[in-house]
Amino acid sequence: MAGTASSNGRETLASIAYQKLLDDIVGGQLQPGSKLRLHALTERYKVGNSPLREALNRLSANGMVQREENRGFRVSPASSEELSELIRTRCWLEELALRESIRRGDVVWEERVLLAFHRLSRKNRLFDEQFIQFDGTWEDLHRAFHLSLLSACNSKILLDFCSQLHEQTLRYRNLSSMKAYRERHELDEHRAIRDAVMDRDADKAVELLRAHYRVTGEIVLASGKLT
Amino acid sequence: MAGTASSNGRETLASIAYQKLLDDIVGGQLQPGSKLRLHALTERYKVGNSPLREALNRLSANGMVQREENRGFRVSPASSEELSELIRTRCWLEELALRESIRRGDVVWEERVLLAFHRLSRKNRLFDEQFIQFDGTWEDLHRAFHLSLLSACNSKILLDFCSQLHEQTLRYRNLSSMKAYRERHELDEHRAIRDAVMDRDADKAVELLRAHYRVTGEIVLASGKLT
DNA sequence: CACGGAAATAATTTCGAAAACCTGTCCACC
DNA sequence: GGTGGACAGGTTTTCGAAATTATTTCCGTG
Repeated sequence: MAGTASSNGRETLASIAYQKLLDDIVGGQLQPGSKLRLHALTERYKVGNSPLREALNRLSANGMVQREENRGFRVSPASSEELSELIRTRCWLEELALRESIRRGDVVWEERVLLAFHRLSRKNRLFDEQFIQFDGTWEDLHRAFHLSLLSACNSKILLDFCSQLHEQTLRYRNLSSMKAYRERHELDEHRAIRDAVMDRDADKAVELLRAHYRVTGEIVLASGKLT
Repeated sequence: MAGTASSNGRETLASIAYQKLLDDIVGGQLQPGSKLRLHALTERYKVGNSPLREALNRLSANGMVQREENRGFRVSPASSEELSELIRTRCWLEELALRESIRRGDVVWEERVLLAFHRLSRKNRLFDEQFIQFDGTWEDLHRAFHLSLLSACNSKILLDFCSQLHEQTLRYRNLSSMKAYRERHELDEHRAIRDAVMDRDADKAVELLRAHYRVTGEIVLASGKLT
């Protein structure tokens, strides 16, 4: 995700806690708005007080948890208003990044996109054939594909922002359980986006991408699990 | 800045440290790339180990400091490449937010812009008349003016991103000492932007805003204090 | 019965020191 | 002369407990 973390030698407890917390928040194991009591978390993740607090402070800085002075932390609440705002903003920023990528992307970029799509689709087929569940790996490949599309925009900062928005919307998707839809249609949508990108058809690619996000958003909204 | 901090009762030591650190990094008292040794900082800010670490972790999540596992923190380095990227990205995002604000802003928004400009220009005149230095207050009013322009974009997320970029570029401006230029021209530029905005002339407002940022960037680049 | 305030409880925040880690130095050895 | 491995000093990271702050409970009063 965003932030700056050069993973050098051994990983630090704070970073482990950060990753686990992020996974559990994005994965929906920790409900939106729920209180994050330090003592409970130390037992849950088997890490001490200090590393946990450091992890929570990092998360509070990129909006995954809220912090109230002297009252601790809670998972950021989820609302349909925020989801709308999230999708709207994501469409804006990714349109920007995608147009810029298409405009200045080179052959290496094209190959990155192609490869990322290939890996994702291969994983998809495995699901179809073997009826195994979507797991973390699929999400990683999915994220990698979407970021590859934008990766030639020549602004790491913008990419980080898009990455943050991806993570936030992923949380909403996981809150509603929309796995069924994804198995059915998402692969086709991704392929269409890839094709438009490879054709350097910016208008079409942007339109497909925006539709991709809008549809996803509406399904989540329609699931009725948000206030 | 970004992040989520409901300031409720008494302020926490970690938040105080966060604010002071941010001020010193943005203000240039802490040199880009310099190592942030815990012991030195505890003496400098008169706070203990833990609150300091929490502050640093927050700052690492929004890019003001870098973190290397088991090797501590350092102020994010500053380079002309990053400044270019910063300005480029800022132009993109603020164009977006400004166009959206002009499109959907209501009367209340117009009044916010007008008021913010008034306060800023009043402060400017005080400087001219009394030869006192730019201080923190001016920066606050300046930030408030720029954010007011974008404040009707209907996306708090986008506003937070713009706010982050503002802070980052402010650091670069403070690294080079470009006070002279600002006293001379910036007020006129701000007035022109305000007028274009009040006329709802999006193209003109965007062009002025982008020029405003580009010129500022070039002055900083020309100051030759970056690698 | 509602209201307000003091004590008790529970949570967060902070401190001081121990543990783990990185870095450079010195010396034996090839 | 160069290499590598143990050692020493300094730094970061983590722990356990103390200090501080919020929350609940309980009781007397209006």
